Amino acid sequence: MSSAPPPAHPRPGGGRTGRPRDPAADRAILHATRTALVELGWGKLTMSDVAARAGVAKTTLYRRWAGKSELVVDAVAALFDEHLELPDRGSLQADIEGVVLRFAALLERPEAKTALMAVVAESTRDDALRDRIRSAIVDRQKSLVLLGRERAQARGELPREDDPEVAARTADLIFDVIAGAVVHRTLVSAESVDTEWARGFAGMLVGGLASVRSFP
Amino acid sequence: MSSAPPPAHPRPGGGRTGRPRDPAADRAILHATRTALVELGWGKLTMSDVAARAGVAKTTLYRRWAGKSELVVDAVAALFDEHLELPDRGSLQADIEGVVLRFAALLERPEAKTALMAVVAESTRDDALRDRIRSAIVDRQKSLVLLGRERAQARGELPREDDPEVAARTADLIFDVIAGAVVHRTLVSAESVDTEWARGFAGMLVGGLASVRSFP
DNA sequence: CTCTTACGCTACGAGCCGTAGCGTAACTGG
DNA sequence: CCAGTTACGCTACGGCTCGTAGCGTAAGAG
Repeated sequence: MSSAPPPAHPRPGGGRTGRPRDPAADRAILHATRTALVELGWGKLTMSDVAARAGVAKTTLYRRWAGKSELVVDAVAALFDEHLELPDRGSLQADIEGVVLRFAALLERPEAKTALMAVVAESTRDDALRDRIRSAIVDRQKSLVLLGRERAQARGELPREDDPEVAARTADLIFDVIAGAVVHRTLVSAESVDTEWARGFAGMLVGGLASVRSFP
Repeated sequence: MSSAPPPAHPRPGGGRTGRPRDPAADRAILHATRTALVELGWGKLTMSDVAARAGVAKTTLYRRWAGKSELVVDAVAALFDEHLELPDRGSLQADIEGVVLRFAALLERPEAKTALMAVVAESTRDDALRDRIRSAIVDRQKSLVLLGRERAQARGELPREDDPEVAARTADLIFDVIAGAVVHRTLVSAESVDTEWARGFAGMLVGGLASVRSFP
């Protein structure tokens, strides 16, 4: 929950003795990581380079993060913390359009573009990394879906669900559809998500939700 | 179009003189690449290792492919050629369910799982690689969407489009929604695409298409 | 038989990885 | 003020991969 990046190797003893870690170093390292991602991309980013950019010894990097993947996850997670929210635009359709455009704007950033898919790819063989991505990035996105549904229910645009399990499954489905479509459009099809696309997508999704409601 | 992997450095002169390349080596290399992907994953796969597995000198690898990314794209593209098709199940909804399940089965394979996202990530900074992915993988998937629409139009489930530009935009949208949702569900949410999910997704998509049709 | 290209092999400089060892700095509790 | 504990910077290291060069040989075309 704290937006401060959690150290990979948390403080051993519960006691808080000894020299404390320099918080400025964390900030410098994460900033240097994003800069390096922009300039070099995931593939050519190296721990040595990040350390040099941050004005920090390489050993300090390894004391806080287990490796490149963990470091990059924390670096891009900070972007999501800053730029991802759900503005209330008055209708479900407009809310979806809004969040789609914001998410797309995030993915257009070269840091996020090159890093997100790479760490996800890495996470297919690393459960700890998958958990880190989930808690640092994915869960925060998913909460926007839940918030959007709640607003739509308050407006009467969507029915209140009775079965919590069905509700959860539906929310997961919507989340995968929204996030998946935006990511695929941006990174695989490599075309921009403009207002026109967002409107068409949101219209289709709202229509689909309405039809599912009428055919249970 | 030819399912044979195109060499990265095509034959220089139009003339076909000199010793011809060994086609068996291509097959051995691509097979070794898939095996290495299964055992090591993208991150730990090395050109040296692939060469050793294929019983081929490392230099031969570099004579045919510019690097790891290009090699892996060709290796997984072969999987798509073999296992991706659109069975005619009699209705638009059933067709979508079918292609979703097939695509998901492909993504469950460890070779594809670890490789696809990685090469897409790499392609964000490499236009040539992006084109290679597009022609070897993405365009073939997209053609299934066009085929599915044609069948649905023949059945009368979807209207024939007048404006070809609108038709193309809609097809692109559908493609990003389908492929994106399946990829996101499988790789990011890391949950399996079973028949139940496929039914729910296809139902929502068909409903959305219907609603778009009625509100132009 | 010559020309051309592919192949295997060896060797190489370069770069990064991740860790160990050391001396020093900062903060805590007695 | 002083020991105990932890963080930091620095240096150095073995191990690995990269991508290329150079050589001798193999397999086709004319």
